[in-house]
Amino acid sequence: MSNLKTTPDDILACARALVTSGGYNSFSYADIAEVVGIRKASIHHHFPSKVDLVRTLVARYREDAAVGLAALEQNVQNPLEVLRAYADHWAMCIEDASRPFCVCALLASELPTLPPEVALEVKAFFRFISSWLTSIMERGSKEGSLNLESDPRIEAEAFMASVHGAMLSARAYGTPDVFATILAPTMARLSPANAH
Amino acid sequence: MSNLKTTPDDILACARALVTSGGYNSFSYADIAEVVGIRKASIHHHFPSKVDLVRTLVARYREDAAVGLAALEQNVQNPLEVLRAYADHWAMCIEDASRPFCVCALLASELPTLPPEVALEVKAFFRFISSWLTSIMERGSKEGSLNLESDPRIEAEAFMASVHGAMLSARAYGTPDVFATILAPTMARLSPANAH
DNA sequence: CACTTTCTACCTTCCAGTAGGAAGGAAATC
DNA sequence: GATTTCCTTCCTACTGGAAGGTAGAAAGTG
Repeated sequence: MSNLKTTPDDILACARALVTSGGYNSFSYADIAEVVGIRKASIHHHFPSKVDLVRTLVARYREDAAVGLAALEQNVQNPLEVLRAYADHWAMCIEDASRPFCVCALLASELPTLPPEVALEVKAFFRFISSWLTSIMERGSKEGSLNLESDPRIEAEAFMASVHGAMLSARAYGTPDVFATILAPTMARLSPANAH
Repeated sequence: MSNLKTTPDDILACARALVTSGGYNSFSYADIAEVVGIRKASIHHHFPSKVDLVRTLVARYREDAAVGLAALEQNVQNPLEVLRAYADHWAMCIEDASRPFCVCALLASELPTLPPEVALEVKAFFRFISSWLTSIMERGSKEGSLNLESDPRIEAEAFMASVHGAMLSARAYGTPDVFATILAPTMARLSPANAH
């Protein structure tokens, strides 16, 4: 097994943790250097500027998400269960506190002050998740495995907003389980058992 | 009419605009000084430290919200209409781009890296809005003017999460109207006309 | 006069980023 | 097999600027 983490990977992982905890402006190259065990200048060798670093980070975050969501759709057929797995994924991340927040949800709040290159990547992530959720909603609607009350596209946006808002609340209250509590009514409503 | 804004008020207003656009770490005293037309050191006279400034800002933000929400409840009796007015308030703020984001929703995303004093105020704001929304939900549930599918407390949390998430999406897409679009299904579901 | 407000000037610390050299490995050349 | 060359990585040392904050004097106000 190839456990060999390269230095750029270590830097990106560390940067992701720092971004998720406080956003773009809350960390410095010095912070990363201390955690990774390397000098500041060495980070500049791998990522010439902070913009390069975070742009790469967000782009890779989106790629990883694409792979993960594709795998999820392979393993789980029922659209309702796919959405549940998606929500559960975040619930577990929040409880683990290892990846307690969606990188892009956090960066989106800072969008007006973000460097343009990073802002573009963040916006692309939103469009990606939105279109993926829309496709799930459409499939569920056709199959009858999802109980939609609105257009699939709107349901997808509303679902994403609930997930992001629930992340915020979980962070504000400091109690991870409110995430699942907030999502529960949404999941219940989407279940065809509750169709009216 | 007393249009006379005091200097501390100007500073707070400017700080609020800067916080809503990029969070705690995205602005400096120098930024405020430039906008208000004052020197950096003069700001320190009114707010000795940045923590003092933002703590005061959030505390006053909550007081203003308390006054505004109390007035809203005076003017509008129907709980459903209260919620609609609450959502419309944010929709207008987002379209005006003057106050395009809830200060505390934004600061909540930075909570782990926020100075403790500020973090406390932000958490207090969440509890305040949550309990206010809960009281509205309870009243609407008793009166039959709101169609709740879950516990009023949970409905309140879910509603707040939707609002916050919709703010994020509106910012990410750069199209303010998606806020109203996302909230529409939630509002429709709460209407007693849609009871099942 | 006392008090508040604002100013200039300065401090320390941190920031992103740069210059240039040392260490190491991998070929390619002798 | 030893030496030279090249490239990657990481280092020390530094720069210019911006950060939050301070000291103390000047200007305004009751």
